[in-house]
Amino acid sequence: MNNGRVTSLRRVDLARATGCNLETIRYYEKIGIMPDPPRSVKGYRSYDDAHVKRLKFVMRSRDLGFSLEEVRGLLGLVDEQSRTCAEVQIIAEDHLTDVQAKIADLKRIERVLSDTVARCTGDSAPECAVIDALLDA
Amino acid sequence: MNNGRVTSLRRVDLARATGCNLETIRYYEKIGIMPDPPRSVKGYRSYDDAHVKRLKFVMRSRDLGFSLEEVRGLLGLVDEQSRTCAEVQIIAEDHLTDVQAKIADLKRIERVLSDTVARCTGDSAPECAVIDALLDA
DNA sequence: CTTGAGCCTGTATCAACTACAGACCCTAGA
DNA sequence: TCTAGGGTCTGTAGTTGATACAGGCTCAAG
Repeated sequence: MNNGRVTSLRRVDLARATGCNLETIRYYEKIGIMPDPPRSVKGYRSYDDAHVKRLKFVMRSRDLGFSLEEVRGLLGLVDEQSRTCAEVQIIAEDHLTDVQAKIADLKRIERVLSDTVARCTGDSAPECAVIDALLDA
Repeated sequence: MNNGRVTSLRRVDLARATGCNLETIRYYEKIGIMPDPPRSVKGYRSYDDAHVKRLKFVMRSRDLGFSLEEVRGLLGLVDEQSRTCAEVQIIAEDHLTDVQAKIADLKRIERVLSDTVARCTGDSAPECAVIDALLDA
């Protein structure tokens, strides 16, 4: 047995194993987020478990809203222990601050929107509280 | 007196009157959000108060997170009373739902991030709770 | 008359993908 | 052996919402 290890995955297999879009894999390779994989004689990309693991890492980071540049930074530690926990912590804290600012922004928007929509009559008249608010704010 | 009405504004004047970026005005014209303004003999764009009002409307809508396509829909009412309050209400409510979904998403992200960062040692070791979380989630 | 600010156009750039065209290849089944 | 269908490769274009720049023209104040 091989403990489920796989030695050669096609691009579509990597996509299925990770849930990543097929084309995105090629894109990540182009911008250096994923390494250039070995190729078959005919030029076909050949992936293994390490690629699966790395791509999942990237996708989880993206899911948490890290930018690709931030992901690049995070991968530094994974790749070569070249970054310390302190450095990673700074990246994550900066990102956390961004996320909190976005939440505050959206909450403000939500308040304004729901207050305004609440004043809508909802009828077929051309007067509308939303439009008025946007015109006169 | 003219009650502060202005008959001819240059592009830079419209930008200053609204806070909009100079180039964005041309962009909005290109995509049909702003009308093609009258031109001087030499081809210079000439704006008036109606343009200021419309651009402010657009900017407030964008500030509330409406997409340009949604703004286009909202402008329908302003332009010709062609839309009813009920239609506008639907656009606004759909958008509100989007905003609420984004808030929920970001709150989830915030929770994960802050929990993870809290487990950081912050020292110069290459072990890191953030990286571990991203690798093993 | 010069200087500086503004105008015009078209095009390029950004993030982060996604999609397509056109050509090639590989494998399973009839 | 042939064929169908699914997969591969490359390069390039499109998406959203702007923003920036190049190269040339114009205008008004001093």
